[in-house]
Amino acid sequence: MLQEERYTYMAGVMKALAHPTRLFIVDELSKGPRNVGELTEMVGMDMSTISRHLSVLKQNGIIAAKKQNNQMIYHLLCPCVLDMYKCVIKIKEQAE
Amino acid sequence: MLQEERYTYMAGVMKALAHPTRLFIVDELSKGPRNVGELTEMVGMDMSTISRHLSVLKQNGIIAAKKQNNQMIYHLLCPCVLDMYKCVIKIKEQAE
DNA sequence: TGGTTATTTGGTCAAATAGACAAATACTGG
DNA sequence: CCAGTATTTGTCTATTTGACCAAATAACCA
Repeated sequence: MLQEERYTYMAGVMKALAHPTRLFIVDELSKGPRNVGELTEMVGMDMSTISRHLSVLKQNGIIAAKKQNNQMIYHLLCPCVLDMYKCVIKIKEQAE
Repeated sequence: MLQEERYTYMAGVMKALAHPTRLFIVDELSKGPRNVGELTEMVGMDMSTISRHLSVLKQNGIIAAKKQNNQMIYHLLCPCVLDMYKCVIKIKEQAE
């Protein structure tokens, strides 16, 4: 199993995306920047939970944040993530 | 958070891919069909562990298997999975 | 400075995951 | 049918994850 390190890194990025709430956040950020409060309200969970999800996405290079006054504004870094969705849809179609 | 079911399904597929060993298996199957023993040898883990990983990939519509004599031959269903890798590489570049 | 709002972090708990080994199952060939 | 090979499944253990609440931190405004 060569290039093991590479697979581990890639798995980390995939894992960061592999959660319904985080997928929603990515989808939402693809429409434009949002702050933590906005996302929290949309998801309907504790703000600390959303903050942790955002942290996971940020650590894996999927999103980034800017501080604006006392708010954190998150934005999507790499819109190509959305292309992954298309592949997943294909897989779903094939699975049926 | 509309379409919650859709996000959960997609997260399941992503999660199936979000493991170094399973990424390796997908990569290997993209080169051609393999049986469990071959994959086990390449990965260097217990065969039961590999079998479980294959099961996860199969359940999520990523791979499929055919029985040939007393062997199970696994093959990749949707090569578009490999395109995801490209996006992950982009993310990696951006994260640095 | 003190109060208010926005966000993150620490602690805890239950559930999910990944690994190993042993046992069960399925198929082949004598 | 029996032995051998290939694969899957049951069980156990250790680790990770995701959720909540409460407390800490940061930035604004009066």
